[in-house]
Amino acid sequence: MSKKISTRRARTKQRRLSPDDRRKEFVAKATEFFAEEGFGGGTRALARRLGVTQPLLYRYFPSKDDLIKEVYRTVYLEPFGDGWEKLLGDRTRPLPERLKEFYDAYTGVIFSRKWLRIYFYSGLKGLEINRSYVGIVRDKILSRIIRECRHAAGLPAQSKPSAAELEMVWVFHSGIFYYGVRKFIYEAPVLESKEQMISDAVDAFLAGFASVFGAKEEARKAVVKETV
Amino acid sequence: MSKKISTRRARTKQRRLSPDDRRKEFVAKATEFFAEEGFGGGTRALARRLGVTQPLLYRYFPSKDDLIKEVYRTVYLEPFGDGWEKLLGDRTRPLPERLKEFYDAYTGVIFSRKWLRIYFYSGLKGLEINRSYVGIVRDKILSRIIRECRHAAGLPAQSKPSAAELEMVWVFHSGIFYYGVRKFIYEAPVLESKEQMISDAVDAFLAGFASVFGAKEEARKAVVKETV
DNA sequence: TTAATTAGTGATCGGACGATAAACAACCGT
DNA sequence: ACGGTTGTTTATCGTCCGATCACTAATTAA
Repeated sequence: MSKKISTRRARTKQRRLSPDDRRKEFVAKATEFFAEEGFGGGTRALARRLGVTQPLLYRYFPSKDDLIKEVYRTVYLEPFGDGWEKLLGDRTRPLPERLKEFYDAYTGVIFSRKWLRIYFYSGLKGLEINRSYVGIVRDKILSRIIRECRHAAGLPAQSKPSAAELEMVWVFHSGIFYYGVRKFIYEAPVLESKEQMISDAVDAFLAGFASVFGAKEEARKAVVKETV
Repeated sequence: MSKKISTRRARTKQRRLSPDDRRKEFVAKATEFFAEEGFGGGTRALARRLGVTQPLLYRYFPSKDDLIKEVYRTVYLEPFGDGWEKLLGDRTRPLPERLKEFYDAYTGVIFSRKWLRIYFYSGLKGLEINRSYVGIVRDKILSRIIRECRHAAGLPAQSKPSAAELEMVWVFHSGIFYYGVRKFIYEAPVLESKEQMISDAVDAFLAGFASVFGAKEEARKAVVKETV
């Protein structure tokens, strides 16, 4: 049980990976481990899963907290490329198509047991990185979606989305997001076809957005202004 | 620091509550404690917050786990009255009004830091009680909403909602739910008026539901059946 | 081959944890 | 006033945790 043959370099009796690869392997496996056990999981259990002894972790990471910070980094920084903003803003294609393609891609990255659990564990800790992630989603994705919706609905372009618009897009976005939560965290039965879920959600959202903000929006805004 | 005057029975120097009240007080305070610290929080810190010593907890609860189970029960069983089903099904009132009133009431119960955090901590543990809660929401609330939507849209009544309908209502429901998560767990800025958020979400949902399932639904169902 | 360097292990420390037992203090019926 | 009952504390046990140190084994450079 204590002797394992090396995965690579099979000729030597003892395994020996390059320091950098070893580090990355540790972080990757630690991510899976903490996703399952939570960040209260012990370093001994983690080391056992890595096939090494516990003190070795402290050669690669000064403390458990530092290891956890690296886990955060890999999880949170993994998904965001800049391709998504361009995709959403490509007005040569119809908006429903862009939204569906974006959410197919976005959920393809974040809909996994690992990602979602780490996300919630860190969220419950109230970590800075979690809040900044929420801010990025709002500024890079949701604001862009609103701009495109306004354009598609023939509404005048505004630099800043209104709070009500932003909230509505949050509700839409969160609804899709929670499909993954139900599937991978609650392990509840969900509609088999993620694509259909997204497609329906996008269609319903666009119809709803037009219905709420299309005609009466200007009137309501005026009313709100009067009351202030 | 170790001597506190009794909250009731002020004439005696030492506090002494009835055993049942004491128990309830412990469970209530423990709920707040675990909501903040997670269930990994220590019994010593909990006892300190209660103003008693740690072994006393073990006179009222056989183990920490039993205490936690009582916390679950109070949190999960607190909200559900049967008034909500009746409210949703009251066809003498317009559906948007019913939905808005229901979600105002429902979120009035679950939108608190305490409730939401306990909910997610137990969800991440994969507890039975959490899954059964999700099942209750689906069967008692979402199914009912679908029935009312079908009726309001003039669609034929069906005994069971389709998977796609159910999913769409889940997305709607989750969108509203996540408003509370953003506010109380991420502590992110949200639209000040919860009522407006709900109102917009309901209006958008109903417009979207009609648009997706209103006219073309029968046609799409036929297509799906052909491909199966 | 050998010396220096690096990767990995065994043993262990102080502290926090859940839980228990025995001593003590407050209450109640008599 | 008193003795039994019950609520509460003090002291402690065994275990697990994060972290450190001294040591061995593997690798590299000369």
